[in-house]
Amino acid sequence: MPHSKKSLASQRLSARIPNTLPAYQRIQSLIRKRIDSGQLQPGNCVPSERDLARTHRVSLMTARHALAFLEREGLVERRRGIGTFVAPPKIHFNKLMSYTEQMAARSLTAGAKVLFAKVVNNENEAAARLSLPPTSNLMKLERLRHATGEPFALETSYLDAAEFPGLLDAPIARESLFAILERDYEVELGYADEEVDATAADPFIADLLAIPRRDPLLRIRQVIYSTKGKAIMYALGFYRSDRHNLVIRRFR
Amino acid sequence: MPHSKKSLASQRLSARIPNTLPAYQRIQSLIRKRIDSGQLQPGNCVPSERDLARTHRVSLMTARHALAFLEREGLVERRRGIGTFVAPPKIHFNKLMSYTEQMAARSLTAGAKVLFAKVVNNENEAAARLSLPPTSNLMKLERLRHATGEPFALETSYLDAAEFPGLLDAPIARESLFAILERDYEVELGYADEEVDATAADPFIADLLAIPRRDPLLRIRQVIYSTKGKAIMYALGFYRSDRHNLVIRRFR
DNA sequence: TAGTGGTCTAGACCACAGC
DNA sequence: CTGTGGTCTAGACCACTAA
Repeated sequence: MPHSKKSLASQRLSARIPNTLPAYQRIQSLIRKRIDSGQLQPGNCVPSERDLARTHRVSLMTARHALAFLEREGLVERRRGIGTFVAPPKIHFNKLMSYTEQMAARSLTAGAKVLFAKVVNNENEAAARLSLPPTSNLMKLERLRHATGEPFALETSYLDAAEFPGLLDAPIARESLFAILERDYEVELGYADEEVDATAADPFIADLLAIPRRDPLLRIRQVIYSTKGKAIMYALGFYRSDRHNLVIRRFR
Repeated sequence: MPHSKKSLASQRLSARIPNTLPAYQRIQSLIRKRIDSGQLQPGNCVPSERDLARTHRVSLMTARHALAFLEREGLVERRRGIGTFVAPPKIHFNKLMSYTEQMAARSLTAGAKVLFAKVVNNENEAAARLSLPPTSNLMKLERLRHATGEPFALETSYLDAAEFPGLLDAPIARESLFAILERDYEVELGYADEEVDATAADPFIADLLAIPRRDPLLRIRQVIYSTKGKAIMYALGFYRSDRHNLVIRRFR
């Protein structure tokens, strides 16, 4: 083969200066933008593999790769013999979100009253959940969540004190803990494993949440991991059952 | 190009008689078998793209396709510059399983006592969850789940009576409803959307589950869809909180 | 029949990891 | 350096759908 791929590749590279991104990712982001901007509505058809290959000057396989990834993300649906279409509403199932973010997603603003914020070293269960020695120094942060003046939930969070110096001085009452971790500590949150069960309100929690004793509560224990699989935070939450329900999607 | 791909393809086809499966799927299933049989342990390395291409007489892209799919399923991990490895334990998060299957996964056998099994036409909420008209004929199946002699949960399931004739005559007390649907009615179960909250046991349920009134219960409403997105079944379950906890994984 | 997505080839160059 | 996965080419044939 005379004029090798190399010449073609370097030709394209020299033509596009600020672009080290793979071609299929560029194509994806263009389509994503058209969807986000509303230019492409759910149900509308996305350019076919062959169209994309032609207009972006790439091979079929590359255009195909771009669409395959978008389909995997649930952004588009592909139908053999018909075409590729923008997928419907795009509801976020099984998304890891902070309480603040979840409220925001429902157009509510969540406040938080800090009940406790100190370093402790005698919480061995929390330490174990974080894969730390039993008497490790842990940041313990207890917050009462409320919205529209009503108390909604009690959340207690634990983090390795050695990993997040100064965290207790951050504006934890106002801002999302997730946002602080991601912005100020450059943590890449990856996923969380959660255990959910039901429990009855003990007198202490009942008082805080302004509900009768023994009322049912949703209890969620959550270990949050970084993208690299390191345990970042353990959170134990009690949620008023009349104000919360968990929505999840399971796959076969 | 003289000897077209066609000749190559038909050559391979004639050599392998019982095989209409795409090459990349054959490669996948071979690797899967080696993992399932324990021949490949977690951490072991899987043959490289180039190895697979050579031994299976396919191109690199095809071998690559096979590995990419296995990675997406979480069966293997790929590390650039190093190789492809069998992924660790393989815990099933967010997997849609019947109660029977969940118990089996914990090496327990679940029994079920059928409390009610008839066609009804006045359950408009259930009909709505199944996207059917309010007074549709629905199969209603109420079962008390138990294990080791103890009652564990109360589950009520609804299905479109028109879609599953004869279902009420199946061995619903012994066998998994999922198994019956998949085997006898050739339904391809796809996913389920679930709403989880906590509630207090009313006198009726408390009696059935042999727990004090007002004890907390986990309540799960579940709409199960086929792979094509059609609502197949609506299930409402109450689970003793001292015997159940839900495990889920969320991603950022 | 024309157009779509699904599979596949026989290579190529790149970035990266380990020796 | 070699070997790995990641990206990419310039086509091909197939199965499917709709006009």
